[in-house]
Amino acid sequence: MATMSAARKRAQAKTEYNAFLAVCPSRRLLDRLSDRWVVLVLCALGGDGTGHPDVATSMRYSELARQLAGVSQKMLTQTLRSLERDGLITRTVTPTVPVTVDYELTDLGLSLYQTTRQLRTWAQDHMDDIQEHRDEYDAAQ
Amino acid sequence: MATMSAARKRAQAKTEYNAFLAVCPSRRLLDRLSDRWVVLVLCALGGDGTGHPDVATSMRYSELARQLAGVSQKMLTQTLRSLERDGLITRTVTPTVPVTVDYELTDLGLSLYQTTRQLRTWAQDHMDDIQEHRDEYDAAQ
DNA sequence: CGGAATCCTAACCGATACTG
DNA sequence: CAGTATCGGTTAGGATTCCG
Repeated sequence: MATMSAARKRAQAKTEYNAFLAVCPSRRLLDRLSDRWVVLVLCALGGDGTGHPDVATSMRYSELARQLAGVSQKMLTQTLRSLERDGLITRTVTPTVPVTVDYELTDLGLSLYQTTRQLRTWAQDHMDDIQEHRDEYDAAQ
Repeated sequence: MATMSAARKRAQAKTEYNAFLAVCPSRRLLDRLSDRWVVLVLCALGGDGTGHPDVATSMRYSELARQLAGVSQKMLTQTLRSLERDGLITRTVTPTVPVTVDYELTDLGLSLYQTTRQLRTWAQDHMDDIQEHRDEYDAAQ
């Protein structure tokens, strides 16, 4: 097959990646995405918790640190770097004194946010359900 | 408010849980769900990779171990136990010789699978995209 | 303010051996 | 087959200090 449309190539690539395989790049990507801080950072930048979800907001480093209660500087910076490297967020430095740094979702990041948002919502919506099952399970032991 | 319908209580509970708060139970739940093996086990039991997604299949321990390439016995067992405890999967022991153990998604697990499946699909669909951004980022350093 | 660099320990997790 | 139990290495990740 000499010529192949971009859409066709994409479709084939999809079938070639398989996250179940330990050696597949998509598996390593999935491992990175399956990270508590990645999920929470995307949710924060997606607008969760602001009262205006789905309106991608630009947030400063300190705002993120405040919203993600309990995150250390190290983990926050590390997570932000990896998300920037993967093209999921942009990092904008404004040379004020002191310096101001803003983070914002890219279109790619926004598309992933649609899923991470569901994950957070699911956890909050089914917390009671889960707790009941845990109590029941523990009582049976 | 002396009386409150179950639905009303549930609605209020939802607004009370906030996964951004370190002390919130839903935060710890989200942390547990943001785990590579949790995501992959749910995807496997949901039917991903069988060619018949969305048809929740019952799978034996050894089938799971085979499909989740690279998982150790310890992590697989540990993950399955926690999912069973949370009411996301059922564990069925058939007293053959040797014993046969089957795992299957509950309705609750199936509802979460709808999201973990998206996560896996997203990773596979955007792997090329991500890799391009990484190359670009690394080249700029 | 928004980091980088260092140190250090707690946990995760794999490997191995053993069991019903 | 489907685990459990134990040990040990690796690493995630927190606390602290310093910097542009």
